[in-house]
Amino acid sequence: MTATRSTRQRDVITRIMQAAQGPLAVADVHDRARSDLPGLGIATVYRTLKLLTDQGRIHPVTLDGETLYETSGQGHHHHFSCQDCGRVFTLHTCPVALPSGTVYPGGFIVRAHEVTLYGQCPDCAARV
Amino acid sequence: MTATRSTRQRDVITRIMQAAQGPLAVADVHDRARSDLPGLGIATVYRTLKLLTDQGRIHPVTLDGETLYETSGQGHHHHFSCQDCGRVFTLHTCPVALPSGTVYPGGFIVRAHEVTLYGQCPDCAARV
DNA sequence: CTTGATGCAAAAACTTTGCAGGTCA
DNA sequence: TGACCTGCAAAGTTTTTGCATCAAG
Repeated sequence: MTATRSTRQRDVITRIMQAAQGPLAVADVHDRARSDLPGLGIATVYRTLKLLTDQGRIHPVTLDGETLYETSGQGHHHHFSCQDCGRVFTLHTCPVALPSGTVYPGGFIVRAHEVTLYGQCPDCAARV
Repeated sequence: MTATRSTRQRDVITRIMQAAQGPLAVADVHDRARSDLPGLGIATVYRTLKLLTDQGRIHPVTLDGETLYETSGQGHHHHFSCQDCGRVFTLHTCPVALPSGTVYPGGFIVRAHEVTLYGQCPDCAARV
C-alpha cells in the first residue's frame, strides 16, 4: 500500500498554488517557496507539481512556449497575458459561445476551446 | 554589409513551410526536408526557422507545450487541434469579437487574442 | 576568391531519475 | 522503525553555439 505524505515542502507549494492569482511557472513556484524553505531543491518542485497534477489539484497550461501551472476547479476560464509586465491573469468571463458539439465551418466538431487575450493589465495601464 | 544567401536547404525548408496546411513542429520540418536533403542537420532547421521568423516570413505558435511554426500573412486566423489524430488545422473563421482597444471586465485592455479549438477533425469524424 | 551557410559535435537550458540520508506517521 | 520524501548530482531532452569545411555569388 502506498501512502502520500504531508511534508513541509508539499504544504508550502500547495499553499502557493492556491494563493496564486494566475498560473505560475516552475521557477516562480521555486522562488516563492524558497522564502519559506531556503534549501528547497528544484527537483522537489517538479515532483510536487507533478504529484498535484496527477491528483487533479492543479494542471499545466502553456503560454508563449512556457509551461505554467494553475489550480483546477476554477471552472471555465481564460487567460490574459500582459504585454508590458509579462504577468498572466485569470479571466472568468468567456468571449466565445461554442457549446461542446458545435460544428465549426469546415466540419470541425468542437469539444473545447482555449482563449488567450494579450494587452495591458490594469496595473500597467495605471502606471502610465 | 551582410548578405543572406539562397541555399538548397533554405529553399527546401521555405517551400515546406509554404506548402503546409497548418503549423509544423521542428521535427516535422526536419523529417519532410530530409526527403529531398537526406543529410540535413537539425541545427540548420533551427537556424533557418529562426531566420525566417526574424524576416517575418513565419512565426511560432505554441500548442499543448509544443512550439510549431506557420507562415505569416495568413491574416487573422485560429487553430483547431484534433484530439484523435493530433493534427493542427488553420481556421479562417473567428469566433470572438474583440477589436483592439476593447476593455475587458477587470480593466484589461485587449490588443490581440488567440483562440484554439479542440475536438474532432472532419477526417476523423468520417472514419467512424 | 571572399564570406556566409552547413554539418557535426560540444555546450547550454530545462526536466527527470537514481541514491543515500532525513522525516513523517 | 519502516516507508516515503528530499536534496544533490547524474542522465535525458531539446535548442543553441563553435568550428572547420563547403559553396553561393
